[in-house]
Amino acid sequence: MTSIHGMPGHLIRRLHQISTSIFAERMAAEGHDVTPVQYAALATLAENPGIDQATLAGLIAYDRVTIGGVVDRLCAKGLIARAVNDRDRRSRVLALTDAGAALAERLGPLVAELQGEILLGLGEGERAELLRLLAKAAAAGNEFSRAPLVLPAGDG
Amino acid sequence: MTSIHGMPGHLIRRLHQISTSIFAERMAAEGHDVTPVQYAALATLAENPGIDQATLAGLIAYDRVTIGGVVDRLCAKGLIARAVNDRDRRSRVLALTDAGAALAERLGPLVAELQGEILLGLGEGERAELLRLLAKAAAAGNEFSRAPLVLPAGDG
DNA sequence: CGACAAAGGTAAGTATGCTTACCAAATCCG
DNA sequence: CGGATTTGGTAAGCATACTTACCTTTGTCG
Repeated sequence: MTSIHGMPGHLIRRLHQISTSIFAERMAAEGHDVTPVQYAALATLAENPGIDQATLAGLIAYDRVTIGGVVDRLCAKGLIARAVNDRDRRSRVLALTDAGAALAERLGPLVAELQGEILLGLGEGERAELLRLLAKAAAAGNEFSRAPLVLPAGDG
Repeated sequence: MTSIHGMPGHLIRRLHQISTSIFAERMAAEGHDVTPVQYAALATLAENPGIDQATLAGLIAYDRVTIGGVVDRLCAKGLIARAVNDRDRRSRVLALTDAGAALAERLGPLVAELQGEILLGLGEGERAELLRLLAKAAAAGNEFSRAPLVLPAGDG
C-alpha cells in the first residue's frame, strides 16, 4: 500500500471526480447550467422553504462561506430569493422563486437517473453494498469534517 | 431516493470532504503545509523521476491545467525542479529536489497512517470491501472522468 | 441594564479542478 | 519537404471549498 492508487483517499477523490464529471456532462447535455451543490441547494430549499443560509449549509454539509457564494449565484440566476429575516436580522431567509421551483422539479428525475451512471461498473448487489458502506463511513466521519452535516433539532 | 442524502454522488462528496479534512488536519498537526494533490505529485515523482507534467497529470488523474498550478506551487516551495526537456522542447521535465525527496519520505508513513482514519467507522472486512468496490467503480468510470487515469504504455 | 459571548453573514485570500483559447513544438502523412 | 494535426504548456476565467478576520445582531447572565 505504498502506492497512492490503493489508498482510500485517492480512490474516493477519483470517484468524486467521476461523479462530478457525469453530473456536469448530463446537465450540459440537457441544456442546464447547474452544479451539484447548486442542485443540492435547490432541492433542499424545495423541501425546506424559509430556512436561512446557515441551516442550508448544515443540511447539505457545506461551510457557511461556500454556501454564501452558491446562494449569490443562485440569486443572480433568479432561482432563489433572499430576504432579511425580520425576527433575526442577522440571518437571510431563502426560498425558491417560481423559476427555481420549476427547475428543481425538472432536474429531480434527471439527477436521480444520472446517479445510476456513477456506479455503472458495479452489479446490483455491489451497488447497494457500496452505498451502505459509504453512508456508514460518512456518518462515522461526520464530526471530522470541516463542514459536518447538521440536521435541525428534532429531525434526526 | 428522492432525498439527496441517499444519493451516491452526495455520499461520495461527503466522504471526500471528510477525507480531505482529515488529511489537512493531520498535516497541520505535524507542521506540514502539503495538500493531498501535492503529496500525490511528490510521491509520484519519487517513483517516476524525470516525467513531464502531462505524464504526471495522467498518473494521478488530474487535468493538465490543474497540475500546472500544483507544479508551480511545489516549485515555489523548492520541493521540485522543472526544466525544459531537451528532446522535446514543449515539455518540462520534473524531478524532486533534495528537500522534496526528504519531505516525500517523511510524509509517506504519515499519509499511509492517516488513510486508516478515513474509514474508522467501518470494520476490518467492511473497509476491505469498500476499497474493493471503490477501486472497481473508479476503474469502470475512468473514461467518464474529465481527467482520467492514464498509465504509461506498458505499465498497465 | 450592560458586558460578554455566541451566531449569521460577508470580505479577502488560497488551492483545487475544471472550461476554452492560444502558442510553440513535434509528428503525421501525402 | 510541407501543410495539417496532435501534443505540452500556459493564460484567463469560473465555481467549489476552505481559512481567518471582521461586523452586526442576538442571547446570556451578572
